[in-house]
Amino acid sequence: MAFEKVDQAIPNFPNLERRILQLWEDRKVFHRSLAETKDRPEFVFYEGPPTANGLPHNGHVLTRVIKDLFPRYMTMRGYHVERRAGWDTHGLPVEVEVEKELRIRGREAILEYGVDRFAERCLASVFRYTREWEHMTKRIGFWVDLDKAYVTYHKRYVESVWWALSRLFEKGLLYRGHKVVWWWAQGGTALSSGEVGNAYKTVDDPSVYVRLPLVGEDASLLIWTTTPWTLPSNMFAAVHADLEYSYVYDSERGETLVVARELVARLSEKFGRGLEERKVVLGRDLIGRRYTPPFDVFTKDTHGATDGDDRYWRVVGGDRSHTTAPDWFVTLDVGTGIVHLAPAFGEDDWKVWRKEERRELETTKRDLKLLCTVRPDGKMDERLASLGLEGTWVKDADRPLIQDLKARGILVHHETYTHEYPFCWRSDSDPLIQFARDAWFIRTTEKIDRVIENNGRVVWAPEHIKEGRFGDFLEGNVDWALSRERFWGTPLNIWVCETCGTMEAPASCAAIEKRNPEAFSRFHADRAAARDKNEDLSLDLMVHKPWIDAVTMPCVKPECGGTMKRVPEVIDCWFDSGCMPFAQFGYPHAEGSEERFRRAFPADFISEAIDQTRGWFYSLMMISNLLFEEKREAHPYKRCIVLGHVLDQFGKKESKSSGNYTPPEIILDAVRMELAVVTMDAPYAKDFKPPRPGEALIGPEDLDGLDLKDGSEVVLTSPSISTSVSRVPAEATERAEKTEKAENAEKTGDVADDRIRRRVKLRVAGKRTQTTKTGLPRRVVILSEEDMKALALEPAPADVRPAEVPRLPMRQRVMVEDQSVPAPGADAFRWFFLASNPPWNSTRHSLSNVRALQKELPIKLRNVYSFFVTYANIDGFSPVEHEKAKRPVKERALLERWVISELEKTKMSVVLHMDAFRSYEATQALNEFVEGLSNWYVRRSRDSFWAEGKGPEKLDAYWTLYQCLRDLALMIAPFLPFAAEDMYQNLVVRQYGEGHPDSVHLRLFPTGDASRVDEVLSQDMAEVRALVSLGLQVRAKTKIKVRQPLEEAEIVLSAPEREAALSQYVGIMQDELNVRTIRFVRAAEEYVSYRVKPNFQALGKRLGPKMKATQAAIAAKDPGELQRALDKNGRVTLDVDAGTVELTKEDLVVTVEAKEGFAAAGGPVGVVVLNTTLSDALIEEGLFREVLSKVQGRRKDLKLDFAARISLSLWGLSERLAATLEKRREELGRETLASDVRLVSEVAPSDVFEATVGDERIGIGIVDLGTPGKKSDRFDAAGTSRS
RNA sequence: GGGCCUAUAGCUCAGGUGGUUAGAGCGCACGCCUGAUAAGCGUGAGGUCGCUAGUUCAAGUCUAGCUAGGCCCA
Repeated sequence: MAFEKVDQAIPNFPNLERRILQLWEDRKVFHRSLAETKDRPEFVFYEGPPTANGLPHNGHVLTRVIKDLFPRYMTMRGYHVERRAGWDTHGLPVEVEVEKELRIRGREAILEYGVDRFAERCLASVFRYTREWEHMTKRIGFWVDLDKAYVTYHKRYVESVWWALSRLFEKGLLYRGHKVVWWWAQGGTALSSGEVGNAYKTVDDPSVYVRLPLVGEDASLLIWTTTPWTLPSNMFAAVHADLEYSYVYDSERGETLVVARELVARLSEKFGRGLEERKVVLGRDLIGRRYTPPFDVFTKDTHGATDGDDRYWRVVGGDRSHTTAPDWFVTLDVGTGIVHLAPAFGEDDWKVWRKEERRELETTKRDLKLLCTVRPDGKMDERLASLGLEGTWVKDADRPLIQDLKARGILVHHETYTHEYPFCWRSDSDPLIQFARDAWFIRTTEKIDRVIENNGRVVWAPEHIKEGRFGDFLEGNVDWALSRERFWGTPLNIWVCETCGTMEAPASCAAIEKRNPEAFSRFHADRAAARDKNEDLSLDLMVHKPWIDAVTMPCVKPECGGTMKRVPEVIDCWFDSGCMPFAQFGYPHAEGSEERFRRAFPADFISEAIDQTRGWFYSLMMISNLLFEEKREAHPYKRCIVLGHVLDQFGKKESKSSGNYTPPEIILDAVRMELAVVTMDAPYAKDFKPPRPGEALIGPEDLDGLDLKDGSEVVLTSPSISTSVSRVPAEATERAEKTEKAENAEKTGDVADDRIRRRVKLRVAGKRTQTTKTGLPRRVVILSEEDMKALALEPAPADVRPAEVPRLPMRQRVMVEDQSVPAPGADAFRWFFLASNPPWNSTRHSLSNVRALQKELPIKLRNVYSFFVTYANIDGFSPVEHEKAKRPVKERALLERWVISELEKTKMSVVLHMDAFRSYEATQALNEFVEGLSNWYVRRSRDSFWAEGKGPEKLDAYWTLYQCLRDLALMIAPFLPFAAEDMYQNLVVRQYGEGHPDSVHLRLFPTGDASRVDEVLSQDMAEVRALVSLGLQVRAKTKIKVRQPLEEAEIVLSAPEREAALSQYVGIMQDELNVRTIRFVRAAEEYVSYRVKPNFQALGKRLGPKMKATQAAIAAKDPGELQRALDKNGRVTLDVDAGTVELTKEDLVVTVEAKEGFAAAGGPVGVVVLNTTLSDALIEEGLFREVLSKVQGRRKDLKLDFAARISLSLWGLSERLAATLEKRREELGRETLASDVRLVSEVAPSDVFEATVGDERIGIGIVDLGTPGKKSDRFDAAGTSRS
């Protein structure tokens, strides 16, 4: 059967890939690839769950590409690779989305709205973008079981997590403590470090220097703070025990102040007055001294608690005593060297308090209270009523507090301090404050040694993560703060007895119901009520707030008789995802889960981006080690590939807010981008000329993003429907509409699409370089008024930010699409991530970079494939019909044997690398092979494929190329699953039909046949290619076209002994260089010179310090003489440094170089010299080739059929040319398929095509006589049968 | 401020264990081929290997410091 024709124009990969997706679906290939490997050994893969409440971006594409590559590969290597998808569905981001949706903000608002309804909204919102995620996942070719996905809010999953927590509770690893968090007071929530880190702003804060009078001494400690509102909650002042502190006299104020000695000068300068040093003490001498607090709120009104209590307002040592390293927080960078501690508002401060508190409990058995004058809503509490500040927001309290300090004479200095301060990323006018909250912790530090040991067994890629980022993180481990004071999360399953305080952590709903069968009655009642209203209350909400809060049980202590209630907190959602190895099966509660867990633990392979080191990689490993302490091998994952980030073309992280990202759709589906329509009134537009109708102004980054040039034509599509406006009847517009419509119809099956389109030219407004940028910002476009009207658009605000564009009203945005070329597609995207660099490096992503990489292999391979199909169809080659004509490789010609040898080497190399998870190296091996296949094998074989008849050599060539392509289809399958499938279907399934697996992904990976590898041949051919390059270099230098035959090329080899081997290839070289003969020359000193250099690698170790002198001695000798001596004796002796050094052939490197003035070029292999003398015969031959080329070119211009016969007339021939052609009339006719040839000396009529041959103008007249006979039938069958 | 990573041609990136003309692709220039043709190919110009010291006969490669960028954490 003929092969299906392969597109020769730029292929539309997205369309092709959609066909393949359909094929996979129709044949259930993924499903079968799992079913058919059921009995094979397991290769265990864990999918790290993404959150589906945001849109997938390029970073997700990268992880999905890697996470698909190895499972596909390992499947082809004979393993069974389950791939279960998962979704991370809890946590603050989900709550925030819902808050936005409901237009409410903060804890109170949620309580008011109703936690039950809120939870339902959260559940509903979790899968808001599921469709987009599933689309991207499928589109990129990521095979993962989406139907069986584990979901972290499912009851079954939550109960698994409960089981884990219950185990930790029983082991005594859960405890209650405080945690100082970044607190968003307005929202009533703590923010994670990740959320805080990205929301720093530069602000001016007050900077105050306050004196704290020492008790019983006429001197004051001087402290500094930028948060005066924390001063009423001051508990201690910290000094560095080993630092010197000065008592300095401030004559202006008449006071003695204590500050770090090193800072005296700086402070003196700052205060603008002299500070006279009176005395110096060590920090440790100050420790334990008491001072008067800056405000007396606690001394007065907390009767009996702190009044007169000498444990408060003391000087303490400012080191982090719990760490091993003396990691002092008292520094001399800023401030005074004495640090004001308000333990409620700072982590270091809090640690000091905790240490003191523990000591107090041990020694005096008395509480050391945490002093705090701020309420969780960020407002001052009643203790500041005396200052009129009760209910004042902390930042607003700064000013009055400073006034008060000043009035009381303890404010020493006041200025403004500019620094970075975190704000809430959701509400960027709200500053965050540090705030101590109650929290539950996991005592991870107790087991950390075991975890570190286990980490040692994990294979990390890149290796440095193990000891570096991840290892360091484990070393610095602190207890895991588990609880969150939020609503939508896995509820912490600890129930506390209201009467006796006993705690219990049930591992499942069943365990709870066993104690109280009515435990879930409220949930069931609500559910029944919902059902009555024809609504559904998901069973999963049974294990969520607020229903779970209504669950009580009798105290576990029978004698108590009290009621146990759950603590209010939910848990960190990282704990959820870290439980996935067992929770994905509902282990241990679900039926059969033990067996399934046993089979799928630990994972052989996981991979996520580097930001997961402290996220999923940590939570997985920590939880696994706490639960399965007895496990001796690496767990829960044996190997982890840590991926780099995806950056934009300037090396900046892609982010939605700055708009510097290329949406994945640009690569996958169509080259288009949605822009906001602004007007010339925008401030950034004033330097530019307004667009004329049919013109659009665009910023330089967006132009780049679409990989377009200034002046490119694009199609604008208005998102609004055209019913209200009249159509623009421009012809171009209609054309655009048609193509777009057709495409959409194909994609979606829809027929009608009434959007309005217009074709315009893009004009760039501004410039962007690495350092500067001018012009229009990203994601905006300016149109002429006429075009605006035609598209029914209205202007968007000029200051619209990129991230806001998709949310603009429809009429304010427009889709800009480059319809001249299809998008690169999923294979191209995959190849880009796999072949651009090793996956742990960050990758600069852009449409143009994807296209660049695509040309390297995917397009090149497709061209070879298309070449093969074209010719195989012309000749009717079929692997089935010509099976008998298949000769063993060793009987085929050199070139065939060479390429097969390279093929087998490539298989071995790819397997070697992929088995070691080195995907980048594998892609490079494939690149190299495809390059050789296309640029050497096919190029050198073109003549054989066009040769008449079907001799054995021609069939050899077909078989060779067929084998290469078929095996390539297998090899690229994990990398380019679509292209591989396409080739496989055509080359194998279509040909052989039944009896072969009907998808490439059901095949085993080729491992290579060492017996077919011929290293000698490889080496020889590499040298031949180098010599040919040199010959072409000579032709380029002497400006003699390759088409002009030359008499002779001479080759002088650097290693003359290679002559015998290389002379097998003179045929190939003659052809390639278009010379009649090739001669190897030995004594050629007339046009080459020898160069002799030491072989440093060999000599360096032997000679050591003598190396330099030896090098000089060699250089001093005549290289020709040395060469002759070596040739004769095999060794030379040199005088070096009053001694002698004997050198053998191996110690020296001899090369030849072309001397000046010859038509020659040289490289490491040798020198190629061309004889450039042109005889009449050679010139005639050249002219003939020239004419032939022009005629063939003309055939092509006229789009004649490959096999069409013609009537050929050549006009205006000179006598010489006429004579030359006359001699070869028959050959001319044969080559150009001309049934008759007229050679005419008269000048051609004006309608005849003119061409230049040599320095003559000739006319070429061609009449198409149509395509006769068998040849054309075959071609037609191939050329037009496209289903 | 700390930890880790990165820095090689205009651009994107390769360069086990130190070894002497530092590579590839793209882009650019020039050219070739014209029966793979809205393709294919060749040649060339482009580099103080971020900077500064050091170790060594020899440093892109090893060591230290610095600078810039990224990530994670403060």
